[in-house]
Order: sequence, then C-alpha cells, then structure tokens
Amino acid sequence: MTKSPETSKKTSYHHGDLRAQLVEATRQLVEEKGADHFSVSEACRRAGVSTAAPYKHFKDKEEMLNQVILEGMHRKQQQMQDELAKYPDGGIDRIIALGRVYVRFAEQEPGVFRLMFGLTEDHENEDQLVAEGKRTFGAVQAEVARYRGSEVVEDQDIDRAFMLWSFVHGLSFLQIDGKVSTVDVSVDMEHILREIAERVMA
Amino acid sequence: MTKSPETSKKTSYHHGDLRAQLVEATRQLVEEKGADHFSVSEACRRAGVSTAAPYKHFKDKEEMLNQVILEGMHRKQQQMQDELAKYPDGGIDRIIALGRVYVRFAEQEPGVFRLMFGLTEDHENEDQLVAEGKRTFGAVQAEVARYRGSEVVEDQDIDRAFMLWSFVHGLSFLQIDGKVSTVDVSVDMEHILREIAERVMA
DNA sequence: TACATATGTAAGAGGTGCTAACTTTTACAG
DNA sequence: CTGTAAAAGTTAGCACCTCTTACATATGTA
Repeated sequence: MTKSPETSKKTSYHHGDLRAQLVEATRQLVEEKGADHFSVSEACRRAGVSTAAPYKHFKDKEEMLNQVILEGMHRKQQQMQDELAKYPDGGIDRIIALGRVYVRFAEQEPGVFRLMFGLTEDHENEDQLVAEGKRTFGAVQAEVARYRGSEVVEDQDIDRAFMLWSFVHGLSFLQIDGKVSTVDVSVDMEHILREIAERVMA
Repeated sequence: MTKSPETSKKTSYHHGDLRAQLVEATRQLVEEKGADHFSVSEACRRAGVSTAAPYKHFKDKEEMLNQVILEGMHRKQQQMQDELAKYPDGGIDRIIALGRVYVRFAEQEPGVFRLMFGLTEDHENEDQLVAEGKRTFGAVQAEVARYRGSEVVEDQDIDRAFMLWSFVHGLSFLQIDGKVSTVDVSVDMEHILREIAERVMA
C-alpha cells in the first residue's frame, strides 16, 4: 500500500499524495469553521479534486476527521516530549511544562483541539484514538510519580494527574472560547500554570 | 398529535404559548443531537407546527438557541442559590457546593452546557448572555472573598475564583465527553471537589 | 498489450433556513 | 353584537448545500 515517504512529490499518480492533501485541507477547514461545519465537498474544492475523489482514500467523512485527530495527537505528544527535554528530571518545572504544552496547543489549534475532545460522537469506539489518549495520560501519571521520586504510579499519582488534567483542560477551553475576556480577567498563563502545579502537587 | 389542553393560558391564540413550546423543543433537540445538529424544521415538527411558525416569535435560528442558553443560565443560578442555602456563611463547603452545582448541571444537561460555552460563535456580542455570565462569576468571587472573611473582592480572590472555574469547567467537560472512562479513572466527584477546593483556597 | 490504480462526471436523495402571501383566530372599540 | 386590525398560523417555494455512489476515464507499471 504505502510505498514511499510523503516528502517526495512524485510518489503518486495524478496528485502528489492526494490523501495527505485532503487531510491537510480538512485540518485547515476544521480550524476555520469548526468540525461541525466542515464539509467533504469544501475539502475537495480546496484540494482541487472532485467530490468523489476522497472515497478512494477514506471510508467516509468521519474517517477523514479521525485522521486529523490522530495527527493532532501526535503533534501534541511531540511537543510534550520537546518541552520536557528542557527540564531536569523530577522537578515541578516538568509538570508545568506539560500544562503549558496543553494550553498552547489549544491556543494554536483550537479547532483540532475541540475536535479531539468531545462533541463529535463516537471516539470511544475508535481504538486507535483511545489508545493514544491513554498513552498521553499515562505519561502525565508517570511524571507525577517521578516528582514524588518514584518510578511506580500509585493511586495518589493518578488522582493528582487527573486534577492537573481537569485544570489545564478547563483553562484551555475558557481561553479559546473567549470566556476569559467576557469576564474581565487578565490571565498570566505562566503564573497560573505554576500556581496550579504547586497546589496540586503539594 | 399529543395535544394535551394547556392549563388555562388565556393569553394564547392557537397553541398554548407556542414560543415557550418551541424553546422547549429546541432545548430537547440540543440535548439529543447537540446544538450544531439542531434544525429549526425539526423543532417545528416536534412542536407540531409549520416550519414558518417560529419566525413570528424569533428573528432567526440563533435567537432560539440564545433563549435556550439564557434559560439554562437561570436554572444554574437558581441551583447555585439553592445549594448555597444549605451551608453556613464563609465555610469551604460553600465553595464546594458551587463546584458541585457546576458539574452536576453539566452532567444533567450536557447539550445545553456545551451550548452555553464555546463553539457556537458569537455570544460575546450578546449583551444579555455576557451579563449573566459576569453575574455568576461575580458570585463566585464574592464567595471566595467571604471565605477569607472579607466582603470586598481583591485580586487574589479573582485569581482563586478563576482557578476554581477552570477546574470545574475542565472536570465537567472531561466527564460529559466520556474522556474519564476511556482512561480508566474512577472519579469520586465529592472527593475531588473537596480536594480541589482545599488546594485552591489554601 | 494488459492491468490496476487514481481520478472525474453526473446524479440520487435528502436536508437546510428563510420569505412572501394567504387564512384563521383573537382582541377590542363603538 | 358587530367591524376591523393585528396577531398567529399555514402552504408553497426559492436557493442552496450536503454525503455518497455507479459508471466512465485517465494514468502509470510490467
């Protein structure tokens, strides 16, 4: 099936890897109009192909969106890794770094972020997506345990990890949905992330 | 079909207050299918009127949804008041109570909750909605200040109120979007609400 | 040449929000 | 008990968009 890396332009027949182009168009549209106002037809227009073309690469609309989710998760995981690498083992700065990546991702890709969480039904039955989600949350748990000086995740770590998750998750949504501004709060993101981390890890 | 004679509403013409019936149908549909898959036509079918009828009562689709939001906010505010009344002044139980109402509302009316926050564009320009939002957040700030023993809201209170908000907001979304279950965490809501309140107010 | 893959054409079947114009019901003044 | 005007509904229709498929065609490989 997939025989060549996507970096080369002449790897395919008519287009240069239409599948990737469609995913990219989908991602852009999700950002611009939201996942619920995304339409296959429009992605086709943007990719410069007929409305029938996607169905040789994807089962249906949902599969296109799922691909966008998956790639988004991978980007986020990569960012987490990159950010973690800047800080020494076991420090609270690493906890903060994870939160920063979370919120920053939401700010930079609010459409994909919203798509990843919630609204668009299923997801629970998409094994691959669930697996990636678990993997990410597992990484947070491990980091929390390591802050405690342990390599083994215990119940208290899971609790703390979940609190951190709730926090940054809410923070992200309030931020991208503009609720912060309607209520006249000026958010110093670095400050609040540190506050949160310290209070949860205490 | 399903025409149960209304309880003596003499101020109505054909139906017993079609406006209210349409809002109720809209609310139900928002719960069942999400705000983005709500259609005026379907609300009409459910209310048993023609598709043109709503336009005698609402400017457009958005105005119908906004009414659902507004009534949702009022319900939530009422619940906050009711719950607060159970606890003595200045205790942390009052802070916890506010969080409980927030999460419980999300669980009971996830569709309306999602509609209230995010996705559906504007809102920022809907003066009435913004005002109600401010009012609610102001109540939380006041409660935080009172925990400190003060009647005057200071910056530190706003910070704490915002942290609490982020927390319960994220918690609510993770809960209703089913992310909790996919990650194998069992949430004791009362426990986590108390943990959060204590850590933020410390 | 034969073949497989990738795309295009065209259409089916359905849905949407909203408006114009018409009809029925109600409220109220005299 | 009327006459009238407004309110609250209905019918019909415009203009548009959607996802998906069956079939035809173009392109590259062997």
